[in-house]
Parts: sequence; C-alpha cells; structure tokens
Amino acid sequence: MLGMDDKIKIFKALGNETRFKIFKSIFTGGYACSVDDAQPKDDLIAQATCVSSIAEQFDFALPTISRHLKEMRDAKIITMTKSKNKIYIEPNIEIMKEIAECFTTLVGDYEKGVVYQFDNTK
Amino acid sequence: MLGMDDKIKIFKALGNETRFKIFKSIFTGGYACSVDDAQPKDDLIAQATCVSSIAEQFDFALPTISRHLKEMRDAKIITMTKSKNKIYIEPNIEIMKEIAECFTTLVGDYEKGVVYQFDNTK
DNA sequence: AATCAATTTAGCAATTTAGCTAAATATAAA
DNA sequence: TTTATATTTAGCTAAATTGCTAAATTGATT
Repeated sequence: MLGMDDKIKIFKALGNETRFKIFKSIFTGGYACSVDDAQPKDDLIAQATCVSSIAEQFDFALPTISRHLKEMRDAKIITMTKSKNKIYIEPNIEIMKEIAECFTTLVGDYEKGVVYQFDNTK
Repeated sequence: MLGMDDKIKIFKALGNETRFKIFKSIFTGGYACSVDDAQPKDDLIAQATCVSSIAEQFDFALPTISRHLKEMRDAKIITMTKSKNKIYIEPNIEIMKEIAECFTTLVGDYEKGVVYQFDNTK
C-alpha cells in the first residue's frame, strides 16, 4: 500500500517533461533491446528496453537519461533488471494499478460525501 | 481531454510535499470558511475553504501558501472562486476523474497488449 | 589480462523552486 | 473616506533540479 511519501515521489517522477516522455516511451515500446534468446528471462516482457535504447530516442546525453531512470526506479514506477551487461527496463504495472485505484477512490468517496484521506494515512 | 503538458503540470503540482498536503487538506475538509448564508453561492460545496483557512494549518507564511494554490489552480486540480473578499477553494473533481481514467486505461491497455499513448496524442 | 560495451558516479554550471518579508491590491465595513 | 480583512505581487536567498563531460565501474569477449 502506497503511503504519502511514495505518492509524492511518483508524482514528482512523472511531473517532469523528460521523465514523462521516457515513461511514455517505456510503455509505448517499439525500441526494445534484443533480449537474449539463448537465456531468456521469463519475467521480462518482449518489449523490454535498455538504457541506451531509451537514450537513443532523446537529445540528451546518456548519463542524463540514466539519472532520470534511477529516479523513476526509486519512485518504483519502473523496474530495472540486470541481465548480462544490459539493464532491461519495464513499467511497474502494480504501482500503476495502485495509483489508478487511488484516484478512483478519491473521486468515488468524494462524490459519496465520504472524507477520504488521499494517502490512506491518518 | 488532457494533453501531455496538462498531465505533467498536474503531476508536478502533486509532486511536492507541501502542495500534496494542501491538496489532501482541501479534499479532507474540516477547515472550512463560513460560506455566507445570506448570499450562498450554489456552486460552492459546504466544505469550501479559503486561502487563510488553509494557511492556518501549515507552518508556512500565507504568501507561500498562496503561491502554491496558484500553481495548483494553474494545473487545474483546484478551483478558486472569489466571493466577497474571500476566495473559496475546491478540488476539481472532473480533472481527478480524467486522471483516474488515464491510469486505468494505461493499465488496462497494457494488460490487453494494446500500445497506449499515455497522453492520448500521436 | 586486455579490451569492449553498457551503465553509473562525480563534479560542475545554469536554471528553477520554495521559502521569506514587505509592499500592493481589492473588497467590505465603519 | 478611512480602516480592516483577504489575498497577491515583488524582490530576495538558499536549496534543489537538470543538464553536461569526464572518469569509474561492471560484466562479457578476445
């Protein structure tokens, strides 16, 4: 369950143009690294991308993209899985579900007249 | 329909501890200004609060709160309605619905394998 | 062991953000 | 019209953010 600090981190991560576009690109896919066929990681989706594949799509230096990805990972909106010497990046769907639910509940409770604590804490 | 820039602004507005707490407080209520009974504004909810009522709950100077509220209004997550010499503040439920839907669709499409453009633009 | 490839870390500069106080504005009340 | 109340604007400072390049790290390959 996401607490207030978790949510603030998530919104902060998405509240920057570069990171938003990176996030969108990770969801949209189409710039996948080739996941090794010989030793596939079952938990990696076909569209999993890596840091340099993402960086190619942007006019920023690779270390800049790397640091943005780190912030997004710290906010738990993406996962980064090391395999060989590449790092495969995927969206964290469970967190997205929690955020979706958070807003849905916020609206629902508000319309029902229920006082809702946005971050589920007292 | 919210575009990419709209969403970034919304996330940025919520991605700051002070603003998040202000937003939560606006939703939670309990610190309402007395809306004038003689000349009630029908479109104001009972819990509508004003700038100084919000500021009282925080250890920041009033102009600081005012500027945060302005940013939240610019992001359209709250509305500010002038009545007499007070400004009544309410959450913008329609925007919250759009954000909720945005995340719900993001997750749903992802799980269906549909390539979803997070910001609904090509 | 040396080299290559992918990524991160360190250190720097420019910009933005977030707080403050003091002054300005706008409306209401006396 | 003066005064009081509510809010914003202006101008300042300190801290955080976002970009860069160069160097370090990590793992794979030769």
